[in-house]
Amino acid sequence: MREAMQEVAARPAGEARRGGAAGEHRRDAQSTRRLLLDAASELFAERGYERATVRDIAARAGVNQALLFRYFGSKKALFGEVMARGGHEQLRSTPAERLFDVALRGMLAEGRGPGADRSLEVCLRSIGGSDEIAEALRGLGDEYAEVLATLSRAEDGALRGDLALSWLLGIGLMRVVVGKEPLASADPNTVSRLVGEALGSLLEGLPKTE
Amino acid sequence: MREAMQEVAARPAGEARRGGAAGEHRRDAQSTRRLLLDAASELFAERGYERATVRDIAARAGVNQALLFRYFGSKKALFGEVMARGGHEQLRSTPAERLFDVALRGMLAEGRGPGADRSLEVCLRSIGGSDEIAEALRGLGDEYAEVLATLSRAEDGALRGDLALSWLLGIGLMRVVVGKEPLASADPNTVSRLVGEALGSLLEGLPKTE
DNA sequence: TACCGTTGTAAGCAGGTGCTTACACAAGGG
DNA sequence: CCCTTGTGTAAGCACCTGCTTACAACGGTA
Repeated sequence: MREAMQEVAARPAGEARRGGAAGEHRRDAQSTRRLLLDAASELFAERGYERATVRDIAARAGVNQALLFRYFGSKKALFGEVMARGGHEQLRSTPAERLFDVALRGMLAEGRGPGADRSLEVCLRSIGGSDEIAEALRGLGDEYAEVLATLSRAEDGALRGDLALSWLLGIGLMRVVVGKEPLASADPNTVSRLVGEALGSLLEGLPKTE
Repeated sequence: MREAMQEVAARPAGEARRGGAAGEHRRDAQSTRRLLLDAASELFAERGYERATVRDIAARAGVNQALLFRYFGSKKALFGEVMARGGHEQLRSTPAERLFDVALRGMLAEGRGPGADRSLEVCLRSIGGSDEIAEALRGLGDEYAEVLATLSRAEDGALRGDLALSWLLGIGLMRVVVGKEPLASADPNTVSRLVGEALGSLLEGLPKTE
């Protein structure tokens, strides 16, 4: 009763794995590793950690699921690599005072390219999972909050950073995961403006009018 | 490898189900129903919908798990009854302009009695679950957001209400579920004050200094 | 006492999960 | 050629899940 169970099952030999354009290799560990990593990244973002099964990940990669365990050892380790891979570029390449708006708009945009950073989305959809997952997610949260904390000169800057991050994730939660209207269909510019104005009193380091 | 698997298994006959003080009944459908409802309420709040198994719920109630299905039909129906039971009193008994602060403090308080309203916590921990669950949770969210929307006279009041609710849930997410520091240990009064000040520009109907 | 509906129990079913194992190819070197 | 090594595959294992079923024990009634 799942949406796409096994449609890749009966295939003669590795002839067309995914897209089929540039790849077309037949026995290449590096490439299959990346295929698995990409598929896992997508599925974790779409369904969260628990609901993305290793069978689905392997099927989307067009690869036997046993290879997933050969190359990554366990589902948790694969999750770790996914989170470590694309997670932190946005964090490093964005100046602190723009981070909130960039992250917010990243979550508000729907049609995103295959390389987009969906780490926050993965976090939101995986919250209910095991405690180890929650711990892994706390790591990413710490990095974001640390940067946001620098935007306040108050002595409780860290707490203010946490609160800003909480809002960011809460908005993503309601919009992307829950699909609450009218937030889910709201214009990103409007949301960004409303939130930015309200956050002004919390983080005085934010730009005035975004 | 779970925390408490079966410790109630080998018991002669229903002699001491839970607490043992007032109950002490032996064959009472109404009472076992409530035992199951209470246990489910606790476990859903602690672990979310998916991770709270019917076996664990029945074990905590000190009841055979088959009775769960006799009295409720399915796990989802039990979840529905739990959400419907204690969910909306807070919503109805609290004036709109105080709702945000009351709900926020309810989530910030840790030592809460057995009758406390943990509906929002249940929501947060169950987000990753099936789509039906997400839909059920959207219902509760709608009710909260609807009330919060009345606090703004702007034409996009509904969106502002959604944003306020998003912050509320985001804070609960980071504090209760993720355990992000320093937010997790922060003084509720401090949190309430910071958030209240920032929200002033979003919902002008909020009390000035809380 | 004999009966019978209600309540409680143990065992099991079908299906899904992460993960493992035994084996079929391909390619390269001796 | 055979043998080894790396890659891909199918089948299965052990366990957990929600849920069902066949049966035992209780308690009131006739």
